[in-house]
Amino acid sequence: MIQRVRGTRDFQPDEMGRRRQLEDILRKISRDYGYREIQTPTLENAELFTIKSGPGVLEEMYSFEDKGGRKIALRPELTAPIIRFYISDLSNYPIPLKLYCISNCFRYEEPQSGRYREFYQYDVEIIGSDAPDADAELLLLANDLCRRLGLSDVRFRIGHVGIVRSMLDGTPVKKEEQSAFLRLVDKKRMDDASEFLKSRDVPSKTAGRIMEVCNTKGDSSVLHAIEGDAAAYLREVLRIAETDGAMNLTVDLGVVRGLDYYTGIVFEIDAPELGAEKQICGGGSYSLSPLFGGKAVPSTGMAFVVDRLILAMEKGGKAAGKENTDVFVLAASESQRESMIRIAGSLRRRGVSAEFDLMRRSMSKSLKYASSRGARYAVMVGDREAASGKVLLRNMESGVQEEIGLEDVAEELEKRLGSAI
RNA sequence: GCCGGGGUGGGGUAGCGGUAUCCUGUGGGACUGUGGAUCCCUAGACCCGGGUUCAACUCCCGGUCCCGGCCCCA
Repeated sequence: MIQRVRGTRDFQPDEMGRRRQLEDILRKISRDYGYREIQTPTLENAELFTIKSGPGVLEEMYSFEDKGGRKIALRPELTAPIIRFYISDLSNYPIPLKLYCISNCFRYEEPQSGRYREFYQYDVEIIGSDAPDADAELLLLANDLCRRLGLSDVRFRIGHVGIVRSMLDGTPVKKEEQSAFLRLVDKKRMDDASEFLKSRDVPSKTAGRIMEVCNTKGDSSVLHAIEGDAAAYLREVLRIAETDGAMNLTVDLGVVRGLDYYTGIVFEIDAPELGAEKQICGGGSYSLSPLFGGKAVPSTGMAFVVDRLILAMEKGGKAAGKENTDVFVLAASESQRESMIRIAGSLRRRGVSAEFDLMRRSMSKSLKYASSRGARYAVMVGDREAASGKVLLRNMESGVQEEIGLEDVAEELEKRLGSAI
């Protein structure tokens, strides 16, 4: 037997139905906020990702040489491809350009709970705005999304890379060393971070103040004590985001991200019930375009892991129904099969999903199958009824049956199923 | 890459150094024009490789995949 590739999944019909329902919600909310869907290739030049994240990511990507010797990678994320696309073809769109994308991504990592080698991201980007309103809108959308999905326990943690960076600017720590410090803070290695400052001859008073800020956590009031443009900007983002309802939001200035392209706010969303892989979303504002050879353009975006949203929904007890067929049509005799096919056809043309018997099975077996398919009605076409131009209509839930005109059955079912939905 | 726990029909399970139990599901039948009840029949499994042994599904080793965790998480 040939096995699945490690870390990949097959989705059975019921599961696929659930995933599609979630995607429908994602597309709906994106449209509600005025974002437009795009799609980029599964394959990209590996360079796109090594430029963004460093050569180290090659270790964690599916990459290979194609027959022309080009270095190719299966995309490990969606932001870099979107910005590449923006630079090549979308830069003349009116700004703000609001885009989203739901696609599979690939990472060569050890699979564990909520982590697969092929996974799905929902990525939202706002390109062209450097105002706090853009960052705030992402939070509004994310919060709204969690509510629509029925996720009761989600926690937003938000910071701003500029706050600590501007404090470092006044110290002997060189610009290019700042990221190394931020990486330590991001990984919560506070002792190492503190040691780092000491080793760079940062005065202990200043270093103490920096570490204090890195450990700052709480509601938006913790920002009052912090000076500078970055803190003011973050305050403004929070003010805008909270004008339309509450969100479970914590200011955590230890959320910083050590990568150079982050320019402003940075945030993460956790669903604690997911355990080790609890982060369902990460986002922030960044400047990637120049790295890829484009003009500098302010951008902010976020990416949800679709697979973890599904897990979180399931833990929250939100189950989705399976996809059923509305009507099953069967023939009681060989001579009625053509009539059966025509009835199914007229139902389908009216938008009523209908199946007919493909096995030439007995009525008993066909009804059993109809039942397993969750059909609400069965239409039975038999010689006795056909003689007077009728068919038997059976309500599969109640078992109630009635004769109904052959010509009227499709319209009647459309009416009944339409009003019941 | 590392650590721990696992792998028996499609799904869920029992079991033992002498090739396997039950439930459910599948297909057919009782049902000759009526489903989800019942009964009967049929098909269907010990992850792969090596070792120990007269004999391995069982014990040992390696691999692989799954589950969970570490590292990482763009």
